[in-house]
Amino acid sequence: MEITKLNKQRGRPPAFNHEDALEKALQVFWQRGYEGASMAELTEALGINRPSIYAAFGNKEALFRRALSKYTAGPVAYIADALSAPTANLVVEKILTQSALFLTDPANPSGCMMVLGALSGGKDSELIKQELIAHRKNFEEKLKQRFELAKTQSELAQNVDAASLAKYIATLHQGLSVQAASGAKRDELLSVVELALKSWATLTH
Amino acid sequence: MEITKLNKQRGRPPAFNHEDALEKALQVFWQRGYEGASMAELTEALGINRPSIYAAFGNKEALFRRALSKYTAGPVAYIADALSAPTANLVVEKILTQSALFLTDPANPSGCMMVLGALSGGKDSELIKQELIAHRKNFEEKLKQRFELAKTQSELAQNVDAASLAKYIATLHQGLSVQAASGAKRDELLSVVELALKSWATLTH
DNA sequence: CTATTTATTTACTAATCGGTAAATAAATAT
DNA sequence: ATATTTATTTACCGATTAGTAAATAAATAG
Repeated sequence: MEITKLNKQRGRPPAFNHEDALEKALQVFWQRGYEGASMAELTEALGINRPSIYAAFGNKEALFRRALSKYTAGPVAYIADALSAPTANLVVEKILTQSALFLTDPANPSGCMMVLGALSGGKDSELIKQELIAHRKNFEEKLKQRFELAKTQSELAQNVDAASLAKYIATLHQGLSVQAASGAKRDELLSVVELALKSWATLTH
Repeated sequence: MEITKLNKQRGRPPAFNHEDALEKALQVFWQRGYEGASMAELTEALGINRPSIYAAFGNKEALFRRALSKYTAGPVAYIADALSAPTANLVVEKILTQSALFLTDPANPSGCMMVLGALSGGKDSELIKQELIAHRKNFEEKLKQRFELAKTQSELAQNVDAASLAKYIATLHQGLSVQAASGAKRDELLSVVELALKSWATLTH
């Protein structure tokens, strides 16, 4: 009885599901970027009135951060998965191949929101821009740590620089995002990845 | 006498040099992107009143295109120069190495305006976005043609795909732009380029 | 001098930007 | 039934957006 009491909410029940709304906001931010997505377009996409968005999420910046969290936990979860592959070679292969597929998935806007979200912009988008930079840096750092581990396991030679290697893979990944956002086809990205993987062995020892 | 007559201009002489103004506009667009650069900021940077900008260049979109032309003819001329190097190997080496230097030149905003200008944005920036895509495509096309030439000269093996190879280099170049815009240092980009060049030979035969 | 031409400055516009105050509706608590 | 709580809707806010109309200034032409 007490449990059902606690479950009952006092006021008027919300008319929309927050997670569904975030999913729609994510799509808009993903396609338009932080600055390019107007509250008018977001309001229309979410199908709810503007004050309800502000009541639920705060402001545009907070809404973007929430959408970004959903992006990290959902569409981009394949990155964390790939990073846990058993060998560094497999990590690289999975990241690049799955990225080529993900970045050209017809169900999503083309390209990675971490790159397209706010590469440049006015002063108002500076904080978001820095946040996205930090996320990309974090990805690169995890790659670096994985490569350092591979060195201790003698999968990578001692003379390879894990930091440079990580930045090289991150650079390729970000380039693939630009390519996808420019309309590159899935097959084209896959052949770029094929070349990168073909030459990868040269860099590991 | 008739020549001096023709040289004299009828009305009030312009109070500013158009090329100087374009150079300042270029810096603003380069740093902020098309959408992120407001006419207010442009006006302040150019040091002239807004109606004079409109009288001289048309509108914001035309001003961006003029600034982009200046960018192509000036800062980015090293690309056309690199493309005319005697061998494909040298072309790639020059493009990647000089890009690492150019993209981190402290005299300029970090990154390439062709990438940062309008990767995403609202509906108003769609035309500019497409224009930048076309420019990047054009760069890639010239690379492809250069690689096809190298195949006829047996510098590249017959079984290499010039189109994929060109897209691979373009992808690296665009990734370097994202890295530079994210604060990557010159040495870091140079070590990424070093890895790309080290593995390049694997892809040429 | 006066007329003409061109460029400037001042002052302004309509539309859109992100954000909110106030009223209302729908639930539970007593 | 009445009070309280929460979420909604309606109507609005000041600031900023790109862009301009109208007046003025500075040159040449006659």
